[in-house]
Amino acid sequence: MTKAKIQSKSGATANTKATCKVRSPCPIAKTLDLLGDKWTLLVLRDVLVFGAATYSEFAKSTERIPSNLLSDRLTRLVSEGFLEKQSYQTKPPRYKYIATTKGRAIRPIISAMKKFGDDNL
Amino acid sequence: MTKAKIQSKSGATANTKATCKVRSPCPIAKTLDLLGDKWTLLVLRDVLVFGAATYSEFAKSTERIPSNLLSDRLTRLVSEGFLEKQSYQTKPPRYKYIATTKGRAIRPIISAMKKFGDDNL
DNA sequence: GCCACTAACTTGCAATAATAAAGTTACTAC
DNA sequence: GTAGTAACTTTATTATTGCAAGTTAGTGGC
Repeated sequence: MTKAKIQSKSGATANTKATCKVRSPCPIAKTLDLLGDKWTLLVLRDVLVFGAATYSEFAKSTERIPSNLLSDRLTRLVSEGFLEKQSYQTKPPRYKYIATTKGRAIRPIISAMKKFGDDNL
Repeated sequence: MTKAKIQSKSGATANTKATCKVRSPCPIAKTLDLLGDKWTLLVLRDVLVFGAATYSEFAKSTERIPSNLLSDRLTRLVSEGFLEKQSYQTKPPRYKYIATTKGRAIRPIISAMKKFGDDNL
């Protein structure tokens, strides 16, 4: 060991917003509390539309999400039940993220956004 | 005039993000560039679902948007063609914001979010 | 005329989140 | 043992948000 810096695995970085705050009982507001930012839905798009599964596949996506935000959004999507993290290989440790039933349920939102964008932007 | 502080009408506050930046040609990403934050779609929801029209009606909404953000989002939605600002009375100056055709086009997105929220949250 | 009140905003500032760039860990292949 | 890749972290800087208070323009009461 050249550096001796074991350090806790759970060290969260700057981007760990309080996902527990509920603004209102409105289903639209509750949905926005989970997905209402610039990156979360793009990660879900990569999974559901483009078939991305690994960290590096998300990172290669055209919008170039910063690596710490990708890490944060993946962690969040897993903890909220949209994605599941699976280890598919241990000997280099490799992971893939797959959509859960709840994750696939946002597909209509993405479709609606795609149609809006195609028609109006 | 008790204070003599005319000051320019165009003084933009802190919240004036660069709405011109285009991350990618993807219609979903372009839609998120416009609507991808916690408040913009709620303002549009207030217009399209709850029939809100005036500044104070938006401000009274259950999620309690800060007034500077409401001001910023209304300005932005008007400048991007989602809403139109109409003066309906001059003698107290009063305004109402109404959805344009483009504004009404985001209705399917809101409906999809409502359904997702009702089914999953 | 003066005071209270409402609508529609602005301004200032601390707190929070986003961005960019560099660093880390755990391997494989040459 | 040097280079390279995947999957992350860390640090430092910049931008956005949230809150409180202030402003402008006008109405109604006394």
